[in-house]
Amino acid sequence: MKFDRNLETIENSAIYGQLTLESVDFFVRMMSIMGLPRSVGEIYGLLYFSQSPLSMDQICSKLEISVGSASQGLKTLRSLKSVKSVYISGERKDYFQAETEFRRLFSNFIKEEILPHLDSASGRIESMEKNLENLPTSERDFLNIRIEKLKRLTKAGKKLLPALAGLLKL
Amino acid sequence: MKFDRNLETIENSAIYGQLTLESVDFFVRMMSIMGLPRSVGEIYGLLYFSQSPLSMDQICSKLEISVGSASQGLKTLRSLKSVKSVYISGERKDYFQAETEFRRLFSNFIKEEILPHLDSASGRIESMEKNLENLPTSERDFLNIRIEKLKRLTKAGKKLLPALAGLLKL
DNA sequence: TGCAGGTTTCATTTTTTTTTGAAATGAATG
DNA sequence: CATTCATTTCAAAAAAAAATGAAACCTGCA
Repeated sequence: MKFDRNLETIENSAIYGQLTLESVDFFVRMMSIMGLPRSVGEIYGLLYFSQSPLSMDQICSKLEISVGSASQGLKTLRSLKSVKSVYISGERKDYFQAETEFRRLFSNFIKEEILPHLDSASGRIESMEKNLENLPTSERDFLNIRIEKLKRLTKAGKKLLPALAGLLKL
Repeated sequence: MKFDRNLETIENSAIYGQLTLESVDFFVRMMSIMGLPRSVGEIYGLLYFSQSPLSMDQICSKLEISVGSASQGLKTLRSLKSVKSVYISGERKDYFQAETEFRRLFSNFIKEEILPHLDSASGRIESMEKNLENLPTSERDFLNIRIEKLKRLTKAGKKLLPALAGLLKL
């Protein structure tokens, strides 16, 4: 995996402190573990260490990413509730600020990106059980045990994962 | 995301039950959430519902994947301790069997794929703190709070994630 | 030691994901 | 209500990840 695409350019743009650079890198890695594109990590990393809210064009120019990426990335971050819009009087643009409660970020991530998969998994397991009926008894026991295991796994996942974010006492 | 690349072909190969088909799909999804390539999910899904251990060429032909993929996928699965080799007397090939304790799979996954990132994150945070010293006091307080948050996050991650697998009582 | 079956490696190709940028859409302002 | 600035969308391009398959590499055996 590559995490340092534009770092040099950003640095040279001289708007940036080393700190923002490291923040961007930090969150690019983190988001990448969560399967989110690097632009999302970049934007969050930038906002995380910014005292004042930033507009989309500021984000684009500081990170040297396209408007499309910025718009898309902000959309993702908004859906995870990890960025909020700030309205600045007399300004037409939207300004964005990082929501720094990681707990919320993770809980939304789990809710949006993981639980739907677990739900569809449940459906798939049900359909496995239906198939089982057509199979010779000799194999049934073995297969049943395996299916039961899958059931317990998805059930545990559905319980454990949402609880996980709650354990984050930061 | 696409999860159904070869399903039709596999089905038509008529070696397969619907059940294996669904197992493959189940684990392809699961592994994909964990950021692992589909071949890994396919192989595990195949082995999970197989009563007898399978050799690499059986895996290749049943899933219609290349030897390279199979070898690579099995390597990954071995490193996660979710597949074990079985030696069959008089046979030169290796045979593989699914290790069905998910707890181990997850705990190895966390240990191998997540914790290293958290460790490198700690390094990055230290370097942030060094940078802080060169910045005007006016900004220090704000930045310090943010850095502290990151510290707590990584610390919590290092504690919580390894504990997570332990909670899986299946 | 040389051979044969089996596995791994890795350069290349294919597939998938992400980014780009221009056009479409939206929204505030005069 | 037309204009202008801002944002979103989406087809095409670029980048990244995964799969392929042939060559290299083992490893046991004659």
